[in-house]
Amino acid sequence: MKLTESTEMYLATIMLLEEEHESAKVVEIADVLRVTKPSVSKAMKQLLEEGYIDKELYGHITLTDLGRQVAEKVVHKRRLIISYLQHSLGLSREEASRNACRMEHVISDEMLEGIRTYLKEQKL
Amino acid sequence: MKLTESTEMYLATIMLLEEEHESAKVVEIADVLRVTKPSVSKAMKQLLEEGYIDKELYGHITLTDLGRQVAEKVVHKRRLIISYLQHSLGLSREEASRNACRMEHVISDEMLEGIRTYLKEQKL
DNA sequence: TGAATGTGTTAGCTTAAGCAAACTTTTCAA
DNA sequence: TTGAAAAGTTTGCTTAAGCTAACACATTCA
Repeated sequence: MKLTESTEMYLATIMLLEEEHESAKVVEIADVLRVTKPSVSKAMKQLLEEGYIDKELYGHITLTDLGRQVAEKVVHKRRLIISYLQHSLGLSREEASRNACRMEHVISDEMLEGIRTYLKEQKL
Repeated sequence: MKLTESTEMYLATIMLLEEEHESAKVVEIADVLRVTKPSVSKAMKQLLEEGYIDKELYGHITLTDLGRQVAEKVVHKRRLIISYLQHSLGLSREEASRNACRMEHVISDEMLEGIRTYLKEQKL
């Protein structure tokens, strides 16, 4: 319900890990986000309570429909931003990625719309 | 020393208020940043201790050289981002501003460099 | 199979940032 | 000049997010 920045990061990360092997593990998430396992564990507890993920004690993590819905949105936004930064500024994919991961939590819907049309115009 | 996001916001705001009338007041800052007076008061105490501002109890607020240095950088960054968003995405000044105020704390030096050259190329 | 390694969890602490309530100081206008 | 309104402060609480230390469970390979 809250959709804080860190919530979005966790959900997006889980989704990307799911794309690799159908579920995510605490260590993997910790590794990607560069936080400790306890931090992830705690966060997962919340996401579980709030209905964003499925998981049993010591079990693997998958997104619920709700969680997937949110993650989808974040990851999509991220990808648009990455393209935008690559093409308008000529940043490398990595640099664009790094910045997109932080910008995605912060830009307005209107700006996102702007990016969408920008990319459309450059036929991308 | 820390240069957190909120520190940057306070310093930039103080600088902009100084540009209007040589010093800033707690209420003004609270008003611009949409936080309460106690929040500002507390923050000012820290900024004072850390040497970013000059101020005596119940007195007006001005930036020290150190504080100005930081604020300068933030505001400059903000202005570059505003231009970039206006020209690359066609956002209104207000919308560009809103987004820039959040992006400024989050983009890399490399991206800022990208923006600089982008603006140079469009001769702005 | 069972000891070592790896993975997950819990408990409790820390920090940053905000808020409301209550108070003090300052300012201004009658 | 004085007293009400405005401005600033202090105190103490809340929340989010991380961390470490210590422990529990799981996996795996010798």
